[in-house]
Amino acid sequence: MAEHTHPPLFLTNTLTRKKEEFIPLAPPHVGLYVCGPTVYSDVHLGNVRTFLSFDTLFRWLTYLGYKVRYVRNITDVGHLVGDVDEGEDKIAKRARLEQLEPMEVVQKYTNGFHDVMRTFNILPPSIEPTATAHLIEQIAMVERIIAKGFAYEANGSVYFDVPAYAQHHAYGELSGRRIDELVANTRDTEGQDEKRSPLDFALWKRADKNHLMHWPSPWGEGFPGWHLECSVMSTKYLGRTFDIHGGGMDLKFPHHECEIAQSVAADGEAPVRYWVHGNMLTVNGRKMAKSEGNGFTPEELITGDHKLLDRGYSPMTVRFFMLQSHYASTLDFSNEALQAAERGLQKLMAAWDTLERLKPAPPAGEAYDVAALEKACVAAMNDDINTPVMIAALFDGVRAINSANDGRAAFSADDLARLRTLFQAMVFDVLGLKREAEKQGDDLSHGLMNVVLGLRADAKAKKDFAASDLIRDRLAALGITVKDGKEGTTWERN
RNA sequence: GGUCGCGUGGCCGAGUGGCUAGGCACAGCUCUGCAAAAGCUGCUACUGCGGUUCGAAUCCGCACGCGACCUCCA
Repeated sequence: MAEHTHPPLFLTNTLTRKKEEFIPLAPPHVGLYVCGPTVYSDVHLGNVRTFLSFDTLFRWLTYLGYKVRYVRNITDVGHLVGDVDEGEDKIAKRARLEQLEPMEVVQKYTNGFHDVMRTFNILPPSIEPTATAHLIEQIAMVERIIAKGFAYEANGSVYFDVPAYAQHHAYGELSGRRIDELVANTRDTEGQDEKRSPLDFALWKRADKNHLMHWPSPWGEGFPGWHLECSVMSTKYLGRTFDIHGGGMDLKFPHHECEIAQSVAADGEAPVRYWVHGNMLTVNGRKMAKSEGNGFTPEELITGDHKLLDRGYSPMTVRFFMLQSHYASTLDFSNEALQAAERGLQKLMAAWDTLERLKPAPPAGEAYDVAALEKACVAAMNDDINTPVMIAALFDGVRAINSANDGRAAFSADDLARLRTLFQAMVFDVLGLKREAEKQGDDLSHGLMNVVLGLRADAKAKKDFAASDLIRDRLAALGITVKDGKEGTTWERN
């Protein structure tokens, strides 16, 4: 845990497509930026996966002892709709539909987003800046880019001059694109006439009369281009060059490519040292996306009220399900997989309960190697945040715990303490899992259960199994499972 | 069409030159008055065809299948 003593962390850097040792610019500080949501509608499960992936990275960096400044923005400006430049602002469109003020829409879905993050135990970032609060900085950045000769104004809009930039810098290095190929593949869309090249992208857009969200600028009333805010807010809070920038795969091009170009054009420095991209959640092999209509909201997932869902799944089941795959792989959603995750999580949590009540005993035979388990967990996480492998290691510990509970093995007091610390750290702090229901109950229910189970124990002692089974069945009907163990009877709420 | 990636047992999903991941499901056994839980055992896979190698799921080539991005998208 202490810095300098942990083995190195490796992350897959999209820039090089290799696993690289992560070396922060200014340890023990680490700057992490993640592209946040656009708040014009409910987040769907795919969004949750990305934010969960970077939540795990954030938690792991913190575990390693780094002081992380985690910045995740809220896009509340609203960008163009469809593939036509003269489209309607997304947020404005939504506002008209719902008869709401644009900022009311923003507030509503921002609140909803925060609720969802809390539901899945995704930690809040250190700073959550909004695009609308950084218009001055965005305008200033556009001016710097113009001054450097990499942007031009046309009819109240400002465009980034990609060909001019590409003469001096590597445009497309992140996503592996080549300028000539990009040109060949450009679609003919309307509203391109203001651009000198079809590759050019908007830094600032003139607002037409229907556009609700607009601000004054040196080029007239308008709004910022959709790549700009991330460049501005990441470098404002983390520095012109910072450690890690994360986001979903689908943002690699053009969004992240444009971010690099803007920062280099404006300030002459590559903004990001490690680009990390999370992969998509799929349904029947296809990307879950708003535009596909194959996504569902977290609420639907929990209630099970959706045609894709057999039934509801708890937030922690979903979290565990997602953590059982690597962040850089696609993960296919299915009811079967969710149900498997549910059982697995149950087993893991039950083992934690057992671990808490386990008493030390002189180990008969070979002692379980807690140090090796700890090493395996750390190694897995340091290997590009390999949560599935870490979880596999944890289940090795689960078996040891259950064996000890059955009296087949034992832990020394030291090992027991160490194992508890390890499970606490990995299960709760790093994986971010948590108790979903009060399994143990309060003092009153504890007392009541002691009375009831005491009566049942008496019945059993008299071999009055009809009575003891009746008690067990009645409790089961209340959702309480009774388990007769070697050390007496335990119970838990389902 | 271009760029990138993927194809692993009944399901999900790691691994990525030799050392059977793990979870779920299934079967048998142990424990138990019975159950539940747990433990043990079994099920041993890598799309196809070539090639490199002492040895390939892992590297190379080809084929087939699938996906992502190229347009707002996490």
